[in-house]
Amino acid sequence: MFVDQYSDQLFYRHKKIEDLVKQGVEPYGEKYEVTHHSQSIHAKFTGLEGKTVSIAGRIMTKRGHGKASFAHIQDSEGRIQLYIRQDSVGEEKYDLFQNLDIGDIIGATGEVFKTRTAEITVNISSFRLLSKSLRPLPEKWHGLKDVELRYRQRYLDLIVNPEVRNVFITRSKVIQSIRDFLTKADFLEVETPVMHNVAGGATARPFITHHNALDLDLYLRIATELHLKRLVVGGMEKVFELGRIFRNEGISTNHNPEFTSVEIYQANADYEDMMKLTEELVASVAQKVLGSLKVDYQGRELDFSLPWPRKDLLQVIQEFTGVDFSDIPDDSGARKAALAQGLEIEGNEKRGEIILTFFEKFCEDRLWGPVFVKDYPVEVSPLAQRCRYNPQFTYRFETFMAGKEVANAFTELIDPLDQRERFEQQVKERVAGNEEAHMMDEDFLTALEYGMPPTGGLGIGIDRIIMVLTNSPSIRDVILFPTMRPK
RNA sequence: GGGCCAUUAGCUCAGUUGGCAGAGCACCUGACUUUUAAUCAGGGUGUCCCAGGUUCGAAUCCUGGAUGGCUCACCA
Repeated sequence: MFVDQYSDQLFYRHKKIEDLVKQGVEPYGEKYEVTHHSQSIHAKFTGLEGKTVSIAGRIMTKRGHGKASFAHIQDSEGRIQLYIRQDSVGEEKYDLFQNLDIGDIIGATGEVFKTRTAEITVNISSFRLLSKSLRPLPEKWHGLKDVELRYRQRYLDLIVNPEVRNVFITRSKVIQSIRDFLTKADFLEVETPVMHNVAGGATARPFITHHNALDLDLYLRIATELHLKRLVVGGMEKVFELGRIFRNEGISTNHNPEFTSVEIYQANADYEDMMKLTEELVASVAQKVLGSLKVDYQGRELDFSLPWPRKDLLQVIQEFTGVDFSDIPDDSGARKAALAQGLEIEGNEKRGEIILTFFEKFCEDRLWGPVFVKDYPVEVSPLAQRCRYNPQFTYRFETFMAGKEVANAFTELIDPLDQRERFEQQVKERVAGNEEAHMMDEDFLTALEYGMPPTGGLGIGIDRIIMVLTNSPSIRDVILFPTMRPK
């Protein structure tokens, strides 16, 4: 038998299963015909009082009083109290009930009533064990706090920490709400490949996998951008894709190797239209899901009321650092400015790269927002159209909330000749050792060469938006199973 | 990858100057027919994260390692 290697609690529960089987009780039974759930019984008590209901759930608390007992069971809606008396179920069934453990799943039928302490309760006339639990649940009062266990055994977190369930319910509603908004605005939801021959559309290191039959290395996508643009070339004027993307990078409170994005493309639009779309989409989602345009994030208010401010990137940098890059026209001047601010310099950085570094180091995490920061250097925006007022910058914006980048959008670069030059520049950087630089994508260039209409494109980091909307400090709090090193 | 911190019973946590391993919940035995952190009587169930070292003696001190958290770096 098992005995020795089990702790006492595991031992007793395994022994209970043997005893149950001896008594002819199935420890893992058939489905129970459920007529009600816990919260609906609470909500509709007036109509249900004295009526018979059938419910099923996990035993969370148990209080025996000799020949009568109380227990709470938990189902998908919450908890409800059960009351069971020996004289209403019989001695044999009552003994069985007394031997049940916290964590066991049961189905029960009985009349709804209110105890003398006014708790809505089901007075059980019959019940059946549906699933025997072999391991003790975390403690009822403090719940499960160990974050490692919470992430590795999320099911336990969900069972004992009710607020966790609410975060993921909100997550589901946010995603549903985004989908509804876009669908109602006549965007077509599409699915493009997750496995790519060329990993493009973002500056990031990809995961590599292998297809055996083709004997071919493939990349997990780092963005959905380049395939969605091919669809715009193909005449799909308004498309979006909501899905998982993968980046082989560090893990932090704002980064998980796999995360969810929505990318949206609209022909005959530009990045100004994408700004409007972003703010309207997020405000609409907040209003629908939370019922408010104002949310508390980590003790500070975020207000999604329209319109959100638009600020030039250079203007933001000047505000935070006093450095005005419009007065610094060349690479060497930019490097001097970087040195003056204490940044480390290799000596071959371009002006645009230094501008972005200034922004990321000195500004980004101080932008409470929501705010649009617009017009990024061409060197760090290889897929965005150049500004007409200055070809060193592009029609690109990023959206910030609580110091986090939550969206990135451009007036898309549709000129295949310029796009080829940008890719070539990226390939040079790749050769020089920048693993995040773009690869050449001839197939995408071919598509552009057929002609792509002027298009606005937008990508939103769903997980980060959900962090803000659920007041979660870590991205792991909004991803059910965050990436963990195996134990 | 660097720095700081954490790891003790199923869970939440104490553990003093280096001197027999502790509490609450959970669990086991018994009592109790409207309780609700039920109550009452009794019971401690352990690879103190792992491996070395110092010491008469290590949960405690030292070295190395593992996992996690925060943070910096990296990373749009």
